[in-house]
Amino acid sequence: MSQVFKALSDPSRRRVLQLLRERPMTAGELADHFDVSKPTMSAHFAVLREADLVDGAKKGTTITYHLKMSVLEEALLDFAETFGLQVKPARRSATPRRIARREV
Amino acid sequence: MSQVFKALSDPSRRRVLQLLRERPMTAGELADHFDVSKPTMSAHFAVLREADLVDGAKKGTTITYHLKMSVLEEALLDFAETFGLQVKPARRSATPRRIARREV
DNA sequence: ACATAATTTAGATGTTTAGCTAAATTACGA
DNA sequence: TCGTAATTTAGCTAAACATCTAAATTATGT
Repeated sequence: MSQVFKALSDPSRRRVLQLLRERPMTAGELADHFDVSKPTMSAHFAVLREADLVDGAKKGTTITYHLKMSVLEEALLDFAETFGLQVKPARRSATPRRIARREV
Repeated sequence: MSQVFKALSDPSRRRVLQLLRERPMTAGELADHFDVSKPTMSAHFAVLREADLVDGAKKGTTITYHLKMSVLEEALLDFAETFGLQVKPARRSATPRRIARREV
């Protein structure tokens, strides 16, 4: 849990998670959204991986990261619970553009 | 928001918040729950103060800290919102002394 | 005014972090 | 096999962090 919060304590890393919310993206695609060097982004990815908030699928020369939403939810939930707060899925409006054609 | 998550990334600090959930406590009382030195705890309090998660009322020679629950809630809420999650007050089971009167 | 209690500040040390550039790794395609 | 692309590892620096002991601060009670 500490690692999740540590991961979330950096704005770039929160933004990465945000971006991954829309769709999985490669390390390079993600890095393009930021002003820092790729090695720096790579380190951020490592922190997110250690917190188990993302996982990366290597395919050829690229690595596609995807958000482990359930892990994020669970961490928030576990923490919030100890404060008498409830966390749960809410409105669906944050991925509205296209109907997801998900793999079956 | 980064400061809130940073504050939450340390187990001792989370525990402090937890303790303050039950009732306000003085720095000394809080420190007695931990194995580290008082100056160390004082530094933890400072981090929590900077995140605006607690505030300390000086009375005579003691400082009584209390949890700013609404700030914690708000931070969690703002963050969760960007992930399509909802945070809200839940069951009252952690402060069970009185029966909750659920407002409609 | 003094001793005591509660807390923080100062100053030191070792560890972690975020950032950089340069180099290594790995896979692909010609 | 060679060159290129994508990503990470290595090695560095500077700043931040967690921790300690010792000292300073502030208020209280006698």
